[in-house]
Amino acid sequence: MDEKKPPRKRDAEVTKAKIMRAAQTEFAAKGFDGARVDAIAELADVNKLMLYHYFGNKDELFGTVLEAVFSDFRVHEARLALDHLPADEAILELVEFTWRYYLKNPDFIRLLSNENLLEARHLKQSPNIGHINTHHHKCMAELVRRGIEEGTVRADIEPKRINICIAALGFFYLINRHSLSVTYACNTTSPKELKEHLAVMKDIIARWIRP
Amino acid sequence: MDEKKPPRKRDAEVTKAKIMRAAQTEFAAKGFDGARVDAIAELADVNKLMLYHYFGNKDELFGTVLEAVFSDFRVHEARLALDHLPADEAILELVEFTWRYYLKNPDFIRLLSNENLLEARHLKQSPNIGHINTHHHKCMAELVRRGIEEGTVRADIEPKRINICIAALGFFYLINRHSLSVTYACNTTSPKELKEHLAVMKDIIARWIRP
DNA sequence: CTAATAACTAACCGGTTGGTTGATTAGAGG
DNA sequence: CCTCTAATCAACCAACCGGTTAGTTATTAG
Repeated sequence: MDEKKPPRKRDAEVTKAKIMRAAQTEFAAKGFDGARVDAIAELADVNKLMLYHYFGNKDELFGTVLEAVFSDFRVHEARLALDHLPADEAILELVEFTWRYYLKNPDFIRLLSNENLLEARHLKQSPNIGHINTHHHKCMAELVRRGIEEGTVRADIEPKRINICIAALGFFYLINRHSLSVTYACNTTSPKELKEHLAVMKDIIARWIRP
Repeated sequence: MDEKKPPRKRDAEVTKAKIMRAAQTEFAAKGFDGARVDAIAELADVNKLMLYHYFGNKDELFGTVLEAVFSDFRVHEARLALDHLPADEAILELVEFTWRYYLKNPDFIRLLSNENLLEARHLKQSPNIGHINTHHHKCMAELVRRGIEEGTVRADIEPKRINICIAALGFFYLINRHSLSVTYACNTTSPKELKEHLAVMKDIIARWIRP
């Protein structure tokens, strides 16, 4: 797997990677039904057949992209060094990480939002999705356990719900910022508003988990 | 406007209503790009041209449906009798109302989620959207004002943010329940889980707004 | 009754879409 | 140098899709 890689004009891995990148961009921008296979091929600078050759069809390509993007999120989350922090502070650190990741990776929330409108039909077929999330589950469970021990976290909240609510507060704000801007006649995407929303999220979670 | 209505075989209002209902169903089920104009016409049991005759094109039809659905949400919200409740309890009543409305009207959250993936391009063109939301804004502003007076609500939270976070906690959970079920290997839509999430939302908001 | 108009219809159109065919070529192993 | 396989391509296709044309019928005002 790790042998020498002489530069090849025909390189399956490079072609696959180009298709994945182009597909991520197109799917995130236009949604599954709005995305055009021809547009992906052109953006990837690859013949359209390559896309069917390596990924089967439009659905499988979407599923592969989604899994990759989801996995990347969890990989970054797993890299956080939370052990040296008090558990309650570590949870707030997770709030901040999640928020920053969403902000830096707008494709992620758009692809996931799209997938949910499709009732997660691609994720449901992914055999890796369980493994991708194992650390995510263990991490919060351990933080809550330690937080109870340290006396800074309530014992009557399921770890799962903390994860969901952290995601909810950040994800909803960013994915719906366009209609929020219209509804509340403000610029939800200005640095000031973004900063304030992060502060609000941390405040909400902090007060919620406190015993 | 309110003259006698003899039963007509050709009735513009009935036809428009049939198209609106069919369009709401199709757009909510398939999304804007996934929805088919022919399917809407067939579901409405109406010739396709009627749809272009009364609504212009697919985009305008979507915009009209979205505005109607959004308006209905605000109309129901405005009907709540909150004046006789203490302000903090009234806010929790709003949490419960929002949750129940989302649950009863799955089309609403799907259409709105779709619209946001389209960057709210239809809502941005609606001249009525401001008027539709006026009561919504005034209602929470008044509750917070009264809550501060009654000593049950913090003075350092903008009313707008309470509305946004109430929406966030409920909307995210329901619209993303399919990927949440996969991620957390549970049935997010079971009556038990739904009931527990409502309790969690109320707990979160209650602790957040308390001085 | 009649003319004007609003409600409605069938058939059609040009461009697009996901997916395929059949052939060509570069590179690795022997 | 030769062969076999995997990588690549141009051209193509049938179904579909949003939107239109040209014309018919019901309703009603006068």
